Amino acid sequence: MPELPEVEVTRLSFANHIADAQVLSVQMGKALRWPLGCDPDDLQGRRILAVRRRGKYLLIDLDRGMLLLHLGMSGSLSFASRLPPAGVHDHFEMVTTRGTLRLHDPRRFGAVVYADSENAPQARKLLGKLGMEPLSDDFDFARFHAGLKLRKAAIKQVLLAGDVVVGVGNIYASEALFMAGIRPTVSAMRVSRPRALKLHAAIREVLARAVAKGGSTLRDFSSTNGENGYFQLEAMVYGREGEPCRVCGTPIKSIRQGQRSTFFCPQCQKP
DNA sequence: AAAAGCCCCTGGATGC
DNA sequence: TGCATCCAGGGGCTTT
Repeated sequence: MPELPEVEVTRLSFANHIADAQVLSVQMGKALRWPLGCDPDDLQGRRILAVRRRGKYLLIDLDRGMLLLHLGMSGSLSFASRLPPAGVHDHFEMVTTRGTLRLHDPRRFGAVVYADSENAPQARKLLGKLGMEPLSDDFDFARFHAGLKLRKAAIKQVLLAGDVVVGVGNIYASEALFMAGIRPTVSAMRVSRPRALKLHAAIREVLARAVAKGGSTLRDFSSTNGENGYFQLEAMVYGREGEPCRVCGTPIKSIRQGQRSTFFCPQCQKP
């Protein structure tokens, strides 16, 4: 379920609690997307320094090496001093001196991968081509616009690809394009400067608002799994095929782009 | 180099 | 009730 805001809310929910903890044990089955890449027992005794985020990856820094964790399509994390017994869809568990971190992921598109450092091949393969972080100062408009200029593909696809800007998933891509008044099928290189400017702002706004909403519901971190943030935001277009546009009343359209659905208002979003 | 498809999975909703 | 079909927040990999 996680796009950038959900991943960030998840991170905020346990990063401070797990920092400085020492790893007591790690267990991982073979069900996730890739093998861990090291002997789980080798992680025993290492100290957790921090939890960062890059795109939709969580980076758990250890005093030696790091873990890259992805929630895939259906992953969620829990962290608590005591957790209920593990179920069939719990595929990764790390017991620490400050609590246990557990990954629950029915569809198993998620991953936990060990890397010696951010420059190690395992990390570079996953992080190397990622674009700008939309919520950081790194998200420079000139670079964003220049990135779009190089791409002939549909703007929605370019946003989703994550090599210009990261973290914009299927829901927020449709929402941001609505906010900016841009038809999702328009070639990225044909998005004018003024419209690119609007889109740049819209991406920041829609993601930041979602983080704020999700974050504000945060209380008991042990129960947080990132789902809280989603539908608190009323979608303007996502999942609203046939329903009236909240701005102009025109029925929302749904199309397929690269085997994913896209929603837009044919009136408010001009080609 | 970039774009388009394929595929990895399970579970819930829908339809007959 | 039972069973088939379709769809779902991602993204790496292979093929054009």
